[in-house]
Amino acid sequence: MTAQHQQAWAAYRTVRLVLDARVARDLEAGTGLSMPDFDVLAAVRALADPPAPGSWLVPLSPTGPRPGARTAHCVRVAALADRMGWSRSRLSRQLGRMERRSHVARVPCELDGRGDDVELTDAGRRALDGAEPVVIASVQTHFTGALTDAQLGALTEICDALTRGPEERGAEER
Amino acid sequence: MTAQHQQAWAAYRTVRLVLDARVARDLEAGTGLSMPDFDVLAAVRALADPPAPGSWLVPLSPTGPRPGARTAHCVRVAALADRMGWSRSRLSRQLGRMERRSHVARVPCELDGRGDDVELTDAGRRALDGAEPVVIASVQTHFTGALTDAQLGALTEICDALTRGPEERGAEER
DNA sequence: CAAGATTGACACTTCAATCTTG
DNA sequence: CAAGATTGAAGTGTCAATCTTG
Repeated sequence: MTAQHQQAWAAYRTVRLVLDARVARDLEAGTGLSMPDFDVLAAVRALADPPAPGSWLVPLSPTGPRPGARTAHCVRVAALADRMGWSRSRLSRQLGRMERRSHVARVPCELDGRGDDVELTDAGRRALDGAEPVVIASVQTHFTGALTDAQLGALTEICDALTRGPEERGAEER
Repeated sequence: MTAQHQQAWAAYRTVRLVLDARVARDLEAGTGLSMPDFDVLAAVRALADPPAPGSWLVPLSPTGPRPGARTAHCVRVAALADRMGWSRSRLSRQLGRMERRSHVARVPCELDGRGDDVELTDAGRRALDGAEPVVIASVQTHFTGALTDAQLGALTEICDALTRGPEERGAEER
């Protein structure tokens, strides 16, 4: 491992340490929401009511929408977890906390009695609407505002390559 | 916020989600250590016995070593926390868990009775020695191996710019 | 009082085990 | 039995309060 490689890894780890904390801090201070709260709110709305492609503010699992997702109006917990790249357990617990705060509701799914659908409550929708500009401003301040457009393009490419992972890199071999 | 900016943010958030999980998984499977375990072991050794400059495998807080660090042979908890960019509380709890597993020991500091020094136990040293090659291999697989040298250089620059943050970007204005 | 460090309460996350329905 | 989802136990992390020593 060359010094350059070590340096890159350390730089990545450091940014991961500080950048998320800054945005989470802005969000928490401005709205009382945590990042996981915001991610779930945004993902539920996006799945229930698909936006223009490419306009997700939240992390997107490399796996596309799952086969049986039945994305229209019926947001299954597993579909949501898969789309977000979260474990079911993680999402289940997060939904529990958010249900206590009345930001989401779980209603029994009519098409499959084994589980529930997730819905935004009115309070959840309001919280999301209020949080979006805060997140956008914070990302602008701490992320996009710190980089040139060229750097943003390069970073996107780099992140995509890393996300793809070693398995999917067989042939292209660098 | 342009589509390009949103895309970059989403790509970053996704990579943060999957990359750390992959390395943590390799480390856990190969050694039974968690990433925080490894980070603390490596940071304690690095502070107690400073290595060649630039060869930190663990995240490095932008703040340099603190004034009263007394880095030689006497690793104060606060100095360790500052150097790692961790809160004292976080480090205190992590040290508690690692002390239970006998990877570190807290001994009362002779020069200042208010606190303890942290030391690696023999088991801790062995664990660190065993873990280092595992981490290096994993980073090679999931990180450096996925990128060209040019990309690694660009990424380092980008991360450094992000870490610096908006406060320290006053004059250079882009 | 100020600094070093820990603790209580709570939020977040994972793994394996569990319960329920198809 | 297989899939959807939750839960128990333990690790991880934060904030504010606390305790102790300088």
